[in-house]
Amino acid sequence: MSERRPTIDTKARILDVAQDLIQRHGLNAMSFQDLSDAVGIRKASVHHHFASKDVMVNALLERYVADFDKVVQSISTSRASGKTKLKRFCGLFVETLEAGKHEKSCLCGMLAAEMLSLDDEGLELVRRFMRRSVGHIGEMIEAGVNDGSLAEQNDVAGTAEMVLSTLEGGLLVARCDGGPKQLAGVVGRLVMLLSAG
Amino acid sequence: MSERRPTIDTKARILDVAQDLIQRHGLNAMSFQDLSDAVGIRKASVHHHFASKDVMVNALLERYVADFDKVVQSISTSRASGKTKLKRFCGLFVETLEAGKHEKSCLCGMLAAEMLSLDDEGLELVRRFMRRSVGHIGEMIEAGVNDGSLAEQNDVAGTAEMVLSTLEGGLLVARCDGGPKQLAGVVGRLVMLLSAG
DNA sequence: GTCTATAGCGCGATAGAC
DNA sequence: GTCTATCGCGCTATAGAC
Repeated sequence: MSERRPTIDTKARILDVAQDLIQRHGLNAMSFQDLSDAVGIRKASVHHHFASKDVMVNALLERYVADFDKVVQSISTSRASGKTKLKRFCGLFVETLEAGKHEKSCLCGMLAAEMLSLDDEGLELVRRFMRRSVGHIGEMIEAGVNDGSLAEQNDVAGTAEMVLSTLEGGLLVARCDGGPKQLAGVVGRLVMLLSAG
Repeated sequence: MSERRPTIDTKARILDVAQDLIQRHGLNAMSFQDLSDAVGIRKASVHHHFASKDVMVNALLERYVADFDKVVQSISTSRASGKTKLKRFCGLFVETLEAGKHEKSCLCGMLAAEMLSLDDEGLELVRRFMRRSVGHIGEMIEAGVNDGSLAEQNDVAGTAEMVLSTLEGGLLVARCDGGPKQLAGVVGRLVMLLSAG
């Protein structure tokens, strides 16, 4: 493996901590003081990297949407069936709930709930995540229809919106009560309903 | 109708405003100052009715869960088919998104996102809402299976969890991007997938 | 039950030294 | 790039008069 630098990029470390805190506590329950405590620098140093909270969360959203896109691309371009791709996509949501990941929510799901606390740019980025996710899901469903693993759909985009809704809501509900096993069950049932045969 | 009192119960008016603010902005974006401004009394007077924010939100949750139960009972005890009951239940979620209702979210959906900001009692009340909702949905699905309007389900409780997830997530996603028409479409598709035939 | 006044704290943000 | 120090504000909550 590559040599490890003694200190990795501070900006990235701040975003890492911010993402974790927002996914668990929400944007309005997270402060620059929390960031500075977790990263190990002073509050003013956080402000050196991100002039304001809006700037910080928008940078985080840019990174998150780009990262998510990359992961989804690796699923989309695999040789698996459409149904398997859809299952893997859903698995990304189930994973965040697992114990080792601190029972986190979806970053954009959390920020969608707190959307009135975002500026215009942040809101647009959350909307972009939603639209891209619906697009990705729609492509996987079409692949599944074509390879025979999923049932015919008269409105693929509408079905994709339903799948994203179930994933975001499943995360929200199961994190509060039910846990990862419940979410896995919900996802399994959803995929079953969309399956061929 | 009954005579109107010049000033209705202040406690109830505070809860009305709190519910509206939390459904739109979230718990952590709402302050006692916001409440006092909207109700037209001073901040200290709000504290006279509710000693702390936790006490206030828990009282709100008690009222909300009870109100929701009443509305659901009126749906459950009607002579409609199970499918129609389920549609009406889903309609409660679609309604909150409509323009006249200020594009609100579900109170317990919002508080589920911010669950780490609740005390033990508040968290338990949100969980109670989720469990009761799953219970209500399950009863409607069973009614629908028995009267032939909905398809047979091998795990009614699991399906009910999926329906609640889709409703909560549909509200979250559509409020952020898509609007009430998208949510209505998602709900229609969900009911269609569960229908007989 | 509502008010004025204030305590005590944490927040986002800035200035300026090193 | 990190630090100390501070500003100005809003927050939850309380004390005590009317």
